[in-house]
Amino acid sequence: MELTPKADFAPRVLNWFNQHGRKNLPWQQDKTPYRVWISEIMLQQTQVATVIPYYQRFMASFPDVFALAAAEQDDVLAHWSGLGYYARARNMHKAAQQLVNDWDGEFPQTQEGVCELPGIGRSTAAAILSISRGQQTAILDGNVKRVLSRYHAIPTWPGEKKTENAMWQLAESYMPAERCGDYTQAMMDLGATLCTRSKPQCLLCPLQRDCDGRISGDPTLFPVKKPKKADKPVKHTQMLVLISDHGILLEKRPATGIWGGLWSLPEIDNHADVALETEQRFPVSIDSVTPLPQFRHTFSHYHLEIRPQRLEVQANDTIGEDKYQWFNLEQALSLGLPAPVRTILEGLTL
DNA sequence: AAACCGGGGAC
DNA sequence: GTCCCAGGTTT
Repeated sequence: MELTPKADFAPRVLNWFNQHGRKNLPWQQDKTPYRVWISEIMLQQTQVATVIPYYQRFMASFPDVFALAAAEQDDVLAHWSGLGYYARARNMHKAAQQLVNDWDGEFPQTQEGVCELPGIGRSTAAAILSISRGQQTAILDGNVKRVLSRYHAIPTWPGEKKTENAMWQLAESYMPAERCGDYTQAMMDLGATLCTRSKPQCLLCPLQRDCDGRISGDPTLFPVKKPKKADKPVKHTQMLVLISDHGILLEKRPATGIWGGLWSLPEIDNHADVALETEQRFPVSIDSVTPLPQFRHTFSHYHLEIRPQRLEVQANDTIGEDKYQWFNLEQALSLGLPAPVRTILEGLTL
C-alpha cells in the first residue's frame, strides 16, 4: 500500500490548535515525562472529564516516579479504583520501579528505550517524548487513525498490518520538526472534538478542503469497519469416557485429518442415546452414565461444543479392534492427546 | 450488541 | 513478527 502525504498538513493542524486546542488541562502544566506518562495511560481508557479528578488525586499522592515506585501496589490500585483496566495500573507501578532501578528515575531518551517499559508501546512512547521533550516522534492512536483514514479515504481496515504500516508512515511524515508536542496534542484534540466517530464537524476542520473522506460524501465510511468474520460454525459432539477395571478407553485417530494419529476419546453423534449407542459399539456392560460439564474448543474455522459423558462399565481387557485400547490415567496423559481430550482426562477423578 | 481500544502474550 | 485476547467503554 502506498499513501502520498499532502502539502501543508501540520501547519493547518497547528494553526487550528492555536485557536481551538485545549491548553489548560492538569497534565498540560509542568509537562514532565512522568506527568505526561500518567495522563496518557489514564486517557487510553477514559475520557478527559473523568480522568481529571483521578489525575489530581494520583499526582497529590505520587508526585514523582520515586513516590510511585516506593508505593505499595495496593495503594496504587486504590488510587485507580473506578478506572478499570487494573493491569495498566500494575504495569505502571512496575514501570516506575524499573525507571528508578535501571534509569536513576529518568525516562530513557529514545522511543525504543521508553517502549521497554511495561504498559508503554510505540504510540504512548511517542506521546510522552513529543509532549514532554519536544522530540519528533509520531503517535498513532485511535484519534489519529480516524483522522488519517478519513483524510486519505483509506479503503482498508486499519487492523490490517499493511494498512497500519502505511498509516504509521503517514503519521511520521506529517510530524513537523518544530512544536512536536503541540502537534501531538493537536492531533488528539482534532480526533476527539471534530473528527469524531459519528457526526464529524467537517465545516470546522482545518483539513476539510482536501479531505478525501469528506469529499467522498460520507466521512463516516472511514475508517472502514473490521471485516465481519463470518462467525465460525459450531459443531457438536459427545465424547465417551469409558472407565473399566482396565482403565480408560481411547481410540487411535486415523493418520490424516483432524487430530491425525492422536489417541482420542470415542465420539458419538450429539443426538445419539449414550447408553444405547455405547452398547451397540462396544462389548461392555454399563453400570452408570454421568454427563460431565460441556465445553467449547475452538479451531481455526469452527467451534466444537463437546459434551463429555462418563460411563462406568464392565469389560474384557481387550475390545477386539486394534484402534481401541484401555489405558490407566497416567499412561493416557503421557500420550499425544488432542487438547480438549487432555482437558477432560485431567479433570477426571477416578 | 457490536465496534473499538493500545499493549501484552502466545504461537 | 503476527494474531488474538483481556477488560473495559461508546455508539
